[in-house]
Amino acid sequence: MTVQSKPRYQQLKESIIRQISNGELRPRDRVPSENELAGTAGVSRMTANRALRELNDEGYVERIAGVGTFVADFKAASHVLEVRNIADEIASRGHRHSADVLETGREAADAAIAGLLQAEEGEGVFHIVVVHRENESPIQHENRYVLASFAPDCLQQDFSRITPSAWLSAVSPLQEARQVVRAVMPDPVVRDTLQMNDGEPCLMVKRLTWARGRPVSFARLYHPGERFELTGHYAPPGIRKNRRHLLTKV
Amino acid sequence: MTVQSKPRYQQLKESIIRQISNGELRPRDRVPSENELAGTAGVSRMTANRALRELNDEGYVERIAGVGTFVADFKAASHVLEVRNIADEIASRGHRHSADVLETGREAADAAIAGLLQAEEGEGVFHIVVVHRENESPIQHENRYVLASFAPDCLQQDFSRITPSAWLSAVSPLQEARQVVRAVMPDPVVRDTLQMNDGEPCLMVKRLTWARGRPVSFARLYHPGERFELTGHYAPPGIRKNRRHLLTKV
DNA sequence: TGCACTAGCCTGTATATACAACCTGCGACG
DNA sequence: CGTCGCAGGTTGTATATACAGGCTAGTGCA
Repeated sequence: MTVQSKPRYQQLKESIIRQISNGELRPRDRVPSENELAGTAGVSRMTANRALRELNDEGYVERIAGVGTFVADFKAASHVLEVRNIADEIASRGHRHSADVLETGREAADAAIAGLLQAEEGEGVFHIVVVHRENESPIQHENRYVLASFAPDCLQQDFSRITPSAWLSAVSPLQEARQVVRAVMPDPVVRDTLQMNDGEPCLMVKRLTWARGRPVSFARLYHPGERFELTGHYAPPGIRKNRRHLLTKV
Repeated sequence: MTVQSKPRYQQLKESIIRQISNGELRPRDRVPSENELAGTAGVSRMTANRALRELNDEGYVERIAGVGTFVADFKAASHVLEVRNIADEIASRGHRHSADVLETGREAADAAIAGLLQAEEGEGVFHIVVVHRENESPIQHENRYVLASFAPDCLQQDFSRITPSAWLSAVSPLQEARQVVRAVMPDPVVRDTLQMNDGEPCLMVKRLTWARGRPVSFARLYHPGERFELTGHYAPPGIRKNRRHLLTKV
């Protein structure tokens, strides 16, 4: 019996989510069809349909009538995360993104970083500092720590071409994020890097992201107050969101 | 025929949403049961079930097994809006909220406000300025305009007891919100009101809210940078959110 | 070779049916 | 008079079945 009081469609969903988050099913992979699931899981097609339909509503998978069900591409997973990649944001404004890597290296986590990442003090972390520009104008100073064990080949990446955030979500789908937004005065280094005026405040975002069930990266993002704003749009669901078409062709 | 290619469960949902947003169904009202809907709408119970289940997932209604389906109380509608009332936020930190009304009155909308509210220039708007305190410490300077035709009895309210935002959503469920967050330096009036230090930046939120299908209120919210932060938490759905129990007893 | 068509799979929806679990109110029983 | 239990309504889930419509690959015909 195993006293699984959970409904079967829910068990099915969780099983598929598990396969996605541990990498058995990777973005754009095909998910078994309703009939296959019905057969292997021993449920009716309607139950499999409900599981897959809800996974679709929640953004985990993308369904195409007549074709099949595919793991959603989490790279642009604004649906699940509502946290957009700065490069995408700039691109969506029709502008050009560029980035300079100011610093990369491996460090031992100090107490503060270890605490945030739920790691031991002294554990290896990569430290990356990147400045992002929108049409040559610096718009974000990114100061990021990444758990070394999560992404060992981190330092081989060219973060002037792919943003750390986009690369991280390509390594493993990001599951969760916490962020805090504050208005602060920048320290001189950040101020100069962002070419800010004296007395101009910064919008600072501190963001901690989870993957594979644990925090894997922490970032402080500084933006010049006069050239940057965070926008939010809250609409009731139900009127189907325009979902980006993530899958080009399988 | 009316060429309604929309699925019937979707038509049902939209019909109920319409009844909620035009006031036919008010918060805590009972929504017809699945069997009643099946009868009146001429669909099967499963179809009615899907409509009500999705409305529940989307936060429009609250369902209680064995009892019935009820229109959700939008007053605390953080689910739909993700925009929390400052008083609730303070209360959830276990602190005490108080507010002082600095200014109330009726004005003719200038071009800027009229444009934002999609109204004619010169149309009547209420102008409210309130400062909110958390444990006596001023934490938000709210500068709000409300379309007079939306809420004629606006000036009768005591906004030191109920926040304008909470009152507005009690008048009519808020449907949509757009907000922009920026870091700015406060003007002297705001700085003094918020008892801020010289050179301390503000976190400014500009928020435009919709109800009954149109923008009804615009607010500029200033917060002291050193004493305020906006937090966000993005988790994948599917693991059911802890829905506040909105209905005490019917 | 090239094109049209179709078989076959897929999702999307709709229905009837069934049973479980939950809640309320009422009536019977002590 | 109080309390237990049950009847009946409600949601929640599961299944079998059916049909519509989208998409693809491959067959077969010109």
